[in-house]
Amino acid sequence: MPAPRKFTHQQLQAAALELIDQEGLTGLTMRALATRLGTGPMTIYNYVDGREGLERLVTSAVMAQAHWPDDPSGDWRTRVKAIAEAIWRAVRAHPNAIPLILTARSLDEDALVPTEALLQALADSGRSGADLLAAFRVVSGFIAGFAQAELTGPLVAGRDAEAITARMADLPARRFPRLIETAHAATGDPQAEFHSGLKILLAGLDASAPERRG
Amino acid sequence: MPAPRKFTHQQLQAAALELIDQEGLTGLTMRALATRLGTGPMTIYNYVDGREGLERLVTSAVMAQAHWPDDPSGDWRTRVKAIAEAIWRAVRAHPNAIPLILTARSLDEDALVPTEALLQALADSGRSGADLLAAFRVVSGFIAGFAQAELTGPLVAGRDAEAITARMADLPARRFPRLIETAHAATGDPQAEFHSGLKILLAGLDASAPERRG
DNA sequence: AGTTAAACACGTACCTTGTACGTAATCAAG
DNA sequence: CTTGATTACGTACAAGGTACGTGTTTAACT
Repeated sequence: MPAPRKFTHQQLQAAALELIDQEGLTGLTMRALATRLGTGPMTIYNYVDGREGLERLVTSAVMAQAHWPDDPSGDWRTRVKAIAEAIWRAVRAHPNAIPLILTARSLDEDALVPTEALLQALADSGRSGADLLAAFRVVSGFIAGFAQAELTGPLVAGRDAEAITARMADLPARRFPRLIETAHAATGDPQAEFHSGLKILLAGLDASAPERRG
Repeated sequence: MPAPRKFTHQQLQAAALELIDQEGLTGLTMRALATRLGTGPMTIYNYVDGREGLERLVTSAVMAQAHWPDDPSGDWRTRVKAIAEAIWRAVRAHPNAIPLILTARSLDEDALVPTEALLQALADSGRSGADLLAAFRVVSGFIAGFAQAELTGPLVAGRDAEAITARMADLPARRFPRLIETAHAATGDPQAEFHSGLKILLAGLDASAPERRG
């Protein structure tokens, strides 16, 4: 009894991501997306539960692009690192979508695969229950927060870096010496910064792992 | 030659935060804010550079509420912990504003005070340059990401917790065992979770501190 | 083959929001 | 009192989300 669907979810996801990549988050509009798909605005509502649903769809699309060499028998540290890097890579491939990923909760199975893998790897460090949850929040919060801070924090590396660093130089040097000093260090590549951060994090996970204590 | 200003920035900030706290982020509207202040919509534009400027103002208001016992002579670990907790408390006092805080960059001096303090404390661990930046990003990213994940991540403690946990139980248990298992651990108080996370982080900062190596 | 019911496509129209523009009101200095 | 600059704010427009209604497609049934 159904009529054939004109589009697939993947088509919507691809079109939405293209819009976001090209025109920024404000470019993602029901109307714009519909136009890009060659249909009317209301058609989108047959595939998605309003604007919020669309945002969840985009989040899923990004998270689903996280791929890593899966080796369940390897060391948990190596695996946590691999998964974290994979998520970070996926997120960073669509910087304009980051606010969405931080904000829109997706319970899509695709989006939960990396989450489950991260939990599993952390569990292999001997954690469970509340300890496991804390460790998970540290890693996932770090990834999301790091990716976003790199774009809109006070210490920036990307585009606009000069403008912002210049405005930081206008701050009273007596009150903000470290900020002014560190602003110049933010010119390196984000990949290296992420690795340094992840290293600190893994050191902490290792030092406080139950596996280690017993 | 000027005409007297009808409002102060603090009045705007207070009114905006009340709106956000009471009606959520979508409740923050130029019109709603103006009405609350008893004036016309366009008056706001005399105090703020459009919608973006308003968001920056809110971000500053929240960050400026971070207070902690300042003891420059104390151990850097203790100080990092105190500052991180203070920021987290300030952020958590207005959960609806968190997406804004993550997204809107503020170069306001008020908003940069906690940042400078955190940088200073981390610098006292012997770090500088890129190392210092990495450490800073880890901590600040963790705070922001943690606060947000607690609200919109797949593992949730607050309101809607039952509904979401229930939907997680519908996931295929074979593919998402850890997720389902951990969903029940997310019922504890966020304060404790944050402490656990921060502990892991500090262990990592300590283990990889240059101060420690020489 | 014709009928039917359910699902889908999508045009129209309304409400809300951000904000450009224009005008009136307010004050300090001359 | 006039002047000049600044602020207050009403009006109006453009853009976006989406409720509603209508037409269309398809598979099953008669």
